Amino acid sequence: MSVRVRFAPSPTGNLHIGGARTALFNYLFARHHGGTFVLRIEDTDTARSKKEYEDNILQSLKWLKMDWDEFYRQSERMSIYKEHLEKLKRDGKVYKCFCTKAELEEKRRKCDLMKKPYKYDGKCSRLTEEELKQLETEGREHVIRYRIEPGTTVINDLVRGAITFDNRELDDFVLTRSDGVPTYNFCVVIDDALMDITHIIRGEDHISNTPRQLQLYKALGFKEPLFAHIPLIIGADKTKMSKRDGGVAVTDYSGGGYLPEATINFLALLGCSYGSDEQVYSLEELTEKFSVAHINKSPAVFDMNKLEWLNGSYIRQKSDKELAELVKPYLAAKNMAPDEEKLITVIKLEKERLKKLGDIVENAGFFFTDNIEYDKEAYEKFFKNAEPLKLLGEFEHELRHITFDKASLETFTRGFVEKKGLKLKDIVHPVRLALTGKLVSAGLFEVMETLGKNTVLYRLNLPK
RNA sequence: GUCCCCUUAGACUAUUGGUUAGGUCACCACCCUUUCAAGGUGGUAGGACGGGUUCGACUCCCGUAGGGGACGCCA
Repeated sequence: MSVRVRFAPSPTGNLHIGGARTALFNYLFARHHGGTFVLRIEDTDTARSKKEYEDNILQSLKWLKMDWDEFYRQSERMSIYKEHLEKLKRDGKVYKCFCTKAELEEKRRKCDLMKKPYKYDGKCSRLTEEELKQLETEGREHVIRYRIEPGTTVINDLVRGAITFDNRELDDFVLTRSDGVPTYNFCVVIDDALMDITHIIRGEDHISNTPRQLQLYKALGFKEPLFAHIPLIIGADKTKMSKRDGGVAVTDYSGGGYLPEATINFLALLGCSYGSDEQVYSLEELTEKFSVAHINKSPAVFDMNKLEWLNGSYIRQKSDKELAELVKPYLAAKNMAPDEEKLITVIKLEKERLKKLGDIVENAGFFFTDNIEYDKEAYEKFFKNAEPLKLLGEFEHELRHITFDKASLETFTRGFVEKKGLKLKDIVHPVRLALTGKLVSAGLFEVMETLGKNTVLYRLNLPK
């Protein structure tokens, strides 16, 4: 049978970067084996699920260029779950639980006080027939719970090997809520089985759910899939990724000037290796080299440094034209709309200096506005002194007669400082400051050429 | 607290009982150089700890410590 995997996010928030990685591993596994990648929206939590989040998830996956073959929504499959619930009822595997939320809360609180682990005590599983009838005729709200079988449950995990649970650790979990809507643990099993999912690749935060689900597979007579629980991504503080770590949603990265290629490449490197020392891989290469055997067991720290390095590396690989398009929105946000030709010229100069697309504004904004903001310290140093100011004036004066291409400009400037008995840097720094407002930029003569004579002369006069 | 999982440098990883423990990011130095980048060269830095098993352990086993995850009418 061919490989079928799924990514099953719940639309209760934007697509998390860790979720994207889970999706990626599933995607790579499916494509590697020529199998099927199913996207299933797990929206059974009607209170928290929102369409906008589903949209965000879909949009994020598309941005990362992960395409799916089949699409489902659990909210559209209610009758299927109901059917299987009936079977469990007939087989006496489930029971009605009339405990109220307040009661359960109280039980939990007591356990907490006694420092004992909370587990549903199974009170309603021991209801006499009379008590049950009584509660039913009263029309009391109830949930359906699954009656855990005694014994042990073993997960044969592709990443971790055998994981054994004593079923006494498990409690009778809820299959359907009081409003009749089935819960996660119930729906996943039915869907994964009915959708013929062969391999379940998901975060290790699901390990503790797995023994419950395994019981359901058995109770419903389904064939068990293979499991691969992948390590989580953690933040620099070694706990769950949080906003402090610089972005938790995929859209934080797409909007933050990261390229999808870099993001994918980076995520693929977390907790997995690809059989060589190479670090830069395209989606195609990842697909070819991916193997669950190469997935690590320990959580991986999200290292922003490496992401930025990769992003810069992918930016440098882009054609000038592509990059120009990518960078436009960031300029537009600052009301900069340069013409194509100039943009391309600037891109050529700035390309290898960009870590994120948005850096274009900080690095090269001066090309597109005469509104120069001088670096404060540098301003004090160069423009509050008579010496450099005088030099700047003389330089500007002689510059009027020079052809504005970088070679001529360099020849001229070198001659200029030589004549004065100065070093090249003595003129370069104040001129750069006058033209760009900063102490760092692309090569000065290229900057001058790109800015053009009028602008250069104009800006050289400003500090006076 | 209980259960489950994990442990090679600051970070990501290679190593599947015999290696001078390899690569990448970050960091440092040097080269290039008008600055910054990019690029090049070199460098600092690692098997958590304690016991076994073995001729030989990073690698296998046990314990300790540390870390992570789960403990919902969330997924």
